[in-house]
Amino acid sequence: MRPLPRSFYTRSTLLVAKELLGKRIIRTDGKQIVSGIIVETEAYLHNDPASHSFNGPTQRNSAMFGPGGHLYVYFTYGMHYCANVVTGPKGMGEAVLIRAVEPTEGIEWMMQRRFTDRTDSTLDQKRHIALTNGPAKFAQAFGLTTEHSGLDLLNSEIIITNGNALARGSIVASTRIGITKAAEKRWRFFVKGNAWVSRR
DNA sequence: AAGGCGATTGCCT
DNA sequence: GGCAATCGCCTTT
Repeated sequence: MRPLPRSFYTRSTLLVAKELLGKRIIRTDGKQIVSGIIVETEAYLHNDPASHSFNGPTQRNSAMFGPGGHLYVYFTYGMHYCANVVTGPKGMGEAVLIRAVEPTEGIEWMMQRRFTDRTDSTLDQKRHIALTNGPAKFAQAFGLTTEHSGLDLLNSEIIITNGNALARGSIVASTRIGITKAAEKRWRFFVKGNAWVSRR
């Protein structure tokens, strides 16, 4: 599968946040391949008090100000990473947080990274969902850290391709999770009924 | 140089 | 449902 073109990403961030649902994100790292279908996203805009870019470029958020189609990964709460897709033209400072994916390939690798009790190789329904049903869980399952921030989604070990076509009416919009500023904006989008969505 | 805090998660009650 | 864990970044002295 070919990576989505640059033109996919350099459009309206709210549009890209919705259209990323159903797409496939793939990390190919040496012998490892892990992939999943994106089922939950959040948009962060340039004039958005909840966005890391709101106060302008800094060392931490610099990838957000690059051209669309790159990755922005940040570290938070002293222990978690979260991964974003940069959107819009260079200098814009907008991105889409990937909040959840449905695992499709490399589940064994995801289990190794996510679960400390690695001797327990069982994967019941609960553990299966817990692999990637949250932004930091997804980042951990895929092994994404700040070292991957700035990677080009058109030409790197991480790409996004066409995935599943979504049925009409299957996208739900809601308020974003875990923020205090601009909390009323309904800029979170998810696939209705998907088991990997972090919250209902 | 110091302090507050966060786009979260998992464990405990 | 409540809360601790844990630390880099940014703002303020």
